[in-house]
Amino acid sequence: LNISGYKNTKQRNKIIQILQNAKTPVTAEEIYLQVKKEPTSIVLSTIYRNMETLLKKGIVTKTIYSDGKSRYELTQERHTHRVICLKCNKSIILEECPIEFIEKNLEEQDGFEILEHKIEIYGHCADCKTVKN
Amino acid sequence: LNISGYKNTKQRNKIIQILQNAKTPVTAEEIYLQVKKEPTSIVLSTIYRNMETLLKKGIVTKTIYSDGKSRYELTQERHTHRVICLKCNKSIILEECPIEFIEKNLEEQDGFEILEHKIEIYGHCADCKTVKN
DNA sequence: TTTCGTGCAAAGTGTTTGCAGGCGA
DNA sequence: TCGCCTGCAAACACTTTGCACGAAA
Repeated sequence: LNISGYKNTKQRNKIIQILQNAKTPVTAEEIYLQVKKEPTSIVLSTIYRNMETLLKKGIVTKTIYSDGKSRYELTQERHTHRVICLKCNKSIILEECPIEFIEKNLEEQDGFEILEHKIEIYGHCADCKTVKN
Repeated sequence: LNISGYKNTKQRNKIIQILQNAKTPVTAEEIYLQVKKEPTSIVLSTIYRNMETLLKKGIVTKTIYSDGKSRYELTQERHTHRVICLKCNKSIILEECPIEFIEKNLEEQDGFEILEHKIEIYGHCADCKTVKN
């Protein structure tokens, strides 16, 4: 999992382990709180720096949610899209990717070179739908 | 344009005017810089507060871009999707909206209530494609 | 040993808030 | 007049950076 010139530290491995267990993208702070209890605590700046490193290596993917916080997840084999609950931020993975239809036109007609795309659908998940406020 | 219990100030009108002339969503700071030169200067906090007010009224729409900054635009009649250049942040409006296909499944199978969705496609526009770095 | 990684503290950046005075209705 | 709106300054929240020490290769 961890090759290519970078070092293999406790902190880095712990972070990757947390990302592996996460069912949904997590914030730096969520990672921080999760290790805080354990003897192996990690400082926030270390988490951010590792995220940057892992981003460069393509191991993690970063998305800024509508609350303004960056969330990180392990990069998926096939790129995915998520449906995100506005209340609890839980997410569902979308199987379909409708972008392919659009890409061709965009590249041919507008000369736009597509590098990445994000689909974010917001709403209330089944759990939160019933909760008031 | 401006009814419903709120007051009609120079600052607010100026902001709306700037949004009307903008071809692309703008940041609070961009608005600030644009009025700074003129005799009618507006402070950043006023811009943010007005954005919040206009958001509540549904007059403007806010999107957080991948640089972490919020950008504002007048709410479009029909909801739109944009293709955003990673270098200059210029954007192209997408005519198609492929989400309808997905929505039905999501609501029926997962019980997810969809409230909004964003499609953001990032890449390099025709201008920036040729520029190095 | 050399280099990269970490902790700690401080600084940055974008955004929000408290307060007193001012303008619009 | 009354209440919302503004400017100014300070506070916030998330993220980044500088520096010296510590750990991995």
